[in-house]
Amino acid sequence: MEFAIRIKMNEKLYLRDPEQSELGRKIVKHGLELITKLGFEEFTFKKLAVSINTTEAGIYRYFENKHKFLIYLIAYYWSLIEFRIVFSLNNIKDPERKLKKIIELLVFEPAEAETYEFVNTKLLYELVMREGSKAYLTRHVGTDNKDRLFKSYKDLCARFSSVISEFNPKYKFPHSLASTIVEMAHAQKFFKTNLPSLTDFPNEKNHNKLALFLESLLFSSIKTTKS
Amino acid sequence: MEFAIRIKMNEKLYLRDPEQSELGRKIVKHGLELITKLGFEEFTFKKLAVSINTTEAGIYRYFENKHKFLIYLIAYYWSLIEFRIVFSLNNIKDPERKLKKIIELLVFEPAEAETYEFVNTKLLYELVMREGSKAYLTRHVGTDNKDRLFKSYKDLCARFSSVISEFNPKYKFPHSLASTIVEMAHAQKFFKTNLPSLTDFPNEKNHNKLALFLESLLFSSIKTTKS
DNA sequence: ATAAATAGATAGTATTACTATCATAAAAAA
DNA sequence: TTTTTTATGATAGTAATACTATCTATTTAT
Repeated sequence: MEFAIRIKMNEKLYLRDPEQSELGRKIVKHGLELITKLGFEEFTFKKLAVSINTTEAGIYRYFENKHKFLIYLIAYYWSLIEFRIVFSLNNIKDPERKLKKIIELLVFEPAEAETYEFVNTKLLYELVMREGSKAYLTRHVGTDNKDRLFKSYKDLCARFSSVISEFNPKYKFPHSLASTIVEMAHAQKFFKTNLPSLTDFPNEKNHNKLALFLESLLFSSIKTTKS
Repeated sequence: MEFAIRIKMNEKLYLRDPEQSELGRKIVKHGLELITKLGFEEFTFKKLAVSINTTEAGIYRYFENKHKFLIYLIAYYWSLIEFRIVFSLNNIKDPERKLKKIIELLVFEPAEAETYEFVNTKLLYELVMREGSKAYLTRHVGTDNKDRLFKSYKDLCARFSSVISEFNPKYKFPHSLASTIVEMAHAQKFFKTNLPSLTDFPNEKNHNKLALFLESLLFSSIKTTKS
């Protein structure tokens, strides 16, 4: 059996749907590669155009500017993660197991080769870790938010939050706790490699310790207020 | 009695010490105002130069580029907060009270008029909330970190972390917990105004709820593992 | 076969992120 | 006091960025 889910992106994220054409898919695929290679600040549409043998104007037909392009990629990532969560939680009844599964999926770093549709999920993960918060840390968060550009991120947090409330309906801060865990899944990973003194994770390859930390953060919060 | 503490900044943060001259202080004061007004991306040295009637070249004599300038301002903020923490904890013995005090100081938003030396602390707070993580989310974190540009931030987290360990020596993740709380003090505040569905704080003026959330996060973690 | 949509090629512009040079004024050293 | 240093101002220049516009060739749908 083989199947592919298609992630439906908000139309305000692009000018022309990049999934519908060869050029569009090339822009997304190589754009992701180039951003993760250069970093968002150094990334330009010109450099991307050169790397895929098209013109700057060609890319501008798909994306308004590089910031929208970043939001597009990040929204794609969160949709993917949310889908995985929905899929994985499907047969689980116990909210505790659900929550552990969510953390596992958040912390899980895809293998090198893993490619979903036309994007490399490992690179997407890197991107979200290094550039994720730049999507909303702008002066135009308000309008971007009205345009529902952050919907996939907010949906994910809402879903997480509802499982928290399922576990413990009395807990007062399910949304903040969810967004805290989601943010920290990436921030602590970034710290681990770049500012290690901010973490307690010695330089090991896997993320077991990070997952343990997030679990302890989550469960001690929602268990203490339970009774 | 009147006194002023002087925050000693890392020399790699600037080319010429801005505190030592009228122009330097003007750059810092008005630069802070302009960044918070325009946002970091829209802020340029040219615009700052015009606003204080000097030239671009004049500003480049003090700061290598606008990113270093951002780091300078943010480092200044964290030093200030650390100083306040040291000062406030001075006579407190009980680690629980110490930790509550730290959270209070992290969450506390300065009043409009409050100005420390030549910088407006309210604007600094805004800056750290909106642009804080851009200081380290770059390709050159590594070298910047080697140059000790993030020392004040790391010192603050280390101090926080040591109080956590004082409260509960058995707790496994004091550093990660400290950096989580510090990050979230600002991120949740940002979410509250800009992406409110990610939080549980209805639009009220003060930050009591945020402080409560952070306290619950902190204490439930370190109390559950205590015995 | 014709019309419409897509992509390529080229050009142009205001702004950004700098670097360099020279003159002058003020402060510090001789 | 004179000299020297240092800080600032004024001006110029450059490569790159972030776009917009236009025109042509090529596919694709009708």
